[in-house]
Amino acid sequence: MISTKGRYALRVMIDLAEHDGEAYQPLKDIAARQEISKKYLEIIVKELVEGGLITGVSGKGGGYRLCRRPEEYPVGEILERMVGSLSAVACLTADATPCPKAADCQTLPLWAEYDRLTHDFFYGKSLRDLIRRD
Amino acid sequence: MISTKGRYALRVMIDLAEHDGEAYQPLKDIAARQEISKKYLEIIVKELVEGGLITGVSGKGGGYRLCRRPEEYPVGEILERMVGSLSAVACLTADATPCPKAADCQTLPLWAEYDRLTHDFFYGKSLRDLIRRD
DNA sequence: CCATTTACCTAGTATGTCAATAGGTAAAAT
DNA sequence: ATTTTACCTATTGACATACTAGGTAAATGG
Repeated sequence: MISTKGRYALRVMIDLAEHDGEAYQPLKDIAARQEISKKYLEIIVKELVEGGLITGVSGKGGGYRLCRRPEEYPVGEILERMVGSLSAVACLTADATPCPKAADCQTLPLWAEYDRLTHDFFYGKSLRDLIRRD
Repeated sequence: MISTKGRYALRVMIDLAEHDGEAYQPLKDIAARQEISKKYLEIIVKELVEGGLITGVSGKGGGYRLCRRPEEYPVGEILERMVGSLSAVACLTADATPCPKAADCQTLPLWAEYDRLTHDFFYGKSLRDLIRRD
């Protein structure tokens, strides 16, 4: 399940994409528009900044903005950054200790195939595809 | 993420499918073959019985067995029974309270599309497809 | 009938993650 | 200098997960 953190992060990114090219967006405004607690969003945008997905600037006139064009953000990258891994099972996570039974595991191929499907789906969509067109 | 419970349940089902047509399989044997705690498996098979997926018989010579042919078990049905829902987000779960913002949610279509993909993938595979062919 | 083997039942527990809050400090502009 | 903003550290409550413990009921074989 995609956690609230992942979903909120995506909404923040969409919000920023819709204000692409404009001034820095203060978190207060984003929180108000998205109706999400600003305090909680702080945690989220922090990770987005650390992941090199957005830029933050302090002080008056500051806020956040994208550092690429919307079409250059695969949705998968955003989610992966927030939830750690899009993998359906722990044994296929990047930091997983290799399973000794992997060689004759009867379910592993299933999970692997599903993971590919998931990866292709979320990396096949960009922020641009999610923006509201008025 | 598919929980341990879901993954173990699938392995139990595969195990039973591989002994389809044979005697009832005692949980002790299944646990030994799968190298999973018998105590924990009790919880899992209980739900499988309640879900009408397998049959259990007490006493000597008892154990568990499938109550359909392997090809009649969609993997999705097994997982859904164990993890509650295959949905990626809470708002698309069957028992979710309807979201007032659903109508103009910019991410909902994405999750819905992913859910369809997931559903089709796991319901498109049966237990038969996972059995080891010697 | 009795002992054994099995399923089935109720309860508890440790651990961890999630979602969120609280209360600050640093940076930048007017 | 004051305001506005990002940024930092810590803590909390709730919940789910992954188990374990210790029984009772049912069915069979001897």
